[in-house]
Amino acid sequence: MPDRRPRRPPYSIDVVLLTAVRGQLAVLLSRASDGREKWALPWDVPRKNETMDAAATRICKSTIEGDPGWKEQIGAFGDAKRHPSESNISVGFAGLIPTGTPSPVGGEHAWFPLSDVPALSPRQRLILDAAVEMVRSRMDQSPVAFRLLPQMFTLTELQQMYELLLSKRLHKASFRRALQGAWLVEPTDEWRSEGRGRPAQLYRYAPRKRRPAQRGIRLDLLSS
Amino acid sequence: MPDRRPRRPPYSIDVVLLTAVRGQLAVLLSRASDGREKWALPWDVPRKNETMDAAATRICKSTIEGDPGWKEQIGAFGDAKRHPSESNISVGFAGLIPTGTPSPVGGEHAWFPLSDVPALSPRQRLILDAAVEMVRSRMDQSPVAFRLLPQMFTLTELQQMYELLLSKRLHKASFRRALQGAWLVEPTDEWRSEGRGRPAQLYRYAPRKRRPAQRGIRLDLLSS
DNA sequence: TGACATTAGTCACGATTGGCTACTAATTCG
DNA sequence: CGAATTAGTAGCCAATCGTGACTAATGTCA
Repeated sequence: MPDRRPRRPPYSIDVVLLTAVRGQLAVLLSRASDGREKWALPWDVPRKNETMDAAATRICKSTIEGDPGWKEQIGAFGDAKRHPSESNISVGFAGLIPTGTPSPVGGEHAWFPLSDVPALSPRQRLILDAAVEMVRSRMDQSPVAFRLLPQMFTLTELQQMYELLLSKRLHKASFRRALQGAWLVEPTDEWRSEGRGRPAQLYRYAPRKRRPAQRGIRLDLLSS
Repeated sequence: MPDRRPRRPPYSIDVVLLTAVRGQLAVLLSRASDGREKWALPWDVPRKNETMDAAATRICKSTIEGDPGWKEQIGAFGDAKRHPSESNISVGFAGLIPTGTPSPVGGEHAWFPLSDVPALSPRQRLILDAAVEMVRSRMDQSPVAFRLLPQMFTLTELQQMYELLLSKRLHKASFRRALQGAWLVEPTDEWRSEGRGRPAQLYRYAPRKRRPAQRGIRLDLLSS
């Protein structure tokens, strides 16, 4: 974790790493070395001449093996004052980690289901909420669900991921028909037998060119 | 415009105000007091204890009459180094100004159509592009089109605003049917006669409660 | 004053989409 | 072998959506 510099740093980079654990979204927290809170989002101050993206990547790497398959800036947060660093503002990043990625070793980092996150500093709490909100709302424009799955997955797993993100049950046949029409996945020649029942074919995310959807606008999903 | 402080400021707030002018999106630029570029996005350094939102609002007010009907943070930008301030990072905001709002007086501020924006500092150019991209991509989740129109508008004007944002022609009957189903507007008892042709009824944006769309997912608008 | 141009607004047909039930397929368990 | 279980598909029917053609109300101009 970062060394506390004598001068107040200009800003911090805070990273929200998300994955799916047992049918819930979970966030990676690091044990805080000091301060009232015992756990915190991984964060650091950018180094000299380091871009924000690079700093976010570095922070990811320090907590978990391998890069997140997807990473995006959430925004700058400065209105809730308290933060582990004493910086005025923090720039939040969200990253997605595929299920099945080896868990962080040692007790320094751990996954917490979103329903059971310990108290964070007010600003980090805002960042976490914004990250989850962003991931959920960007689902149909970014391949978010695919980035929460390993490279190969069954269609049932994919559907369950969508159901998790949407908090809504989907119908199997409809889901697969839509998937077919969208040319997003391609079958591999591998199958997985998961205990009882017929084995499932494994697919990989392989979006193909397609004519850019003719359909009109959906005016029905304006939130308020 | 901001006073140049002796110490390098921690960050700047840069505002992208957009409106529609003659069938094009246009951005408000301020004449730069110094530096190579002649025009720049309105920006300033936040004051002591001023939230980012408040600073953005203050900057808006300094350039144009009345608040933007909609304002949202775009993110933090720090990777393109050059910026009018010497700050490490800039936090971008996008705001929408209804058509028909009185133009800024004097030569200090002016609207530039997006197709004809003068050279900006690299970082401000990124902020502008991100703002436009954000407005265009958030259209179906935020009432963006309505915030670019005055409080009362005809359905043809609304459709043209959608066409402008989508860069795509829409069919009148389909558009109105979708609008009907979404319970987004309500008719007023005023009409407007625009030269020749039948007068059009004026509507106002008045979203109503509705059951949260049962439909499944659109897997067909993943961008790539 | 009446024909015409112009813009607003609606209707209804046909094609497509999407939800759903019911089916078949392939495996494990006993 | 048969029951249970999970994967995957077929096809019906209702809802949605693109579209062209229609009616309505105004201004223009001979």
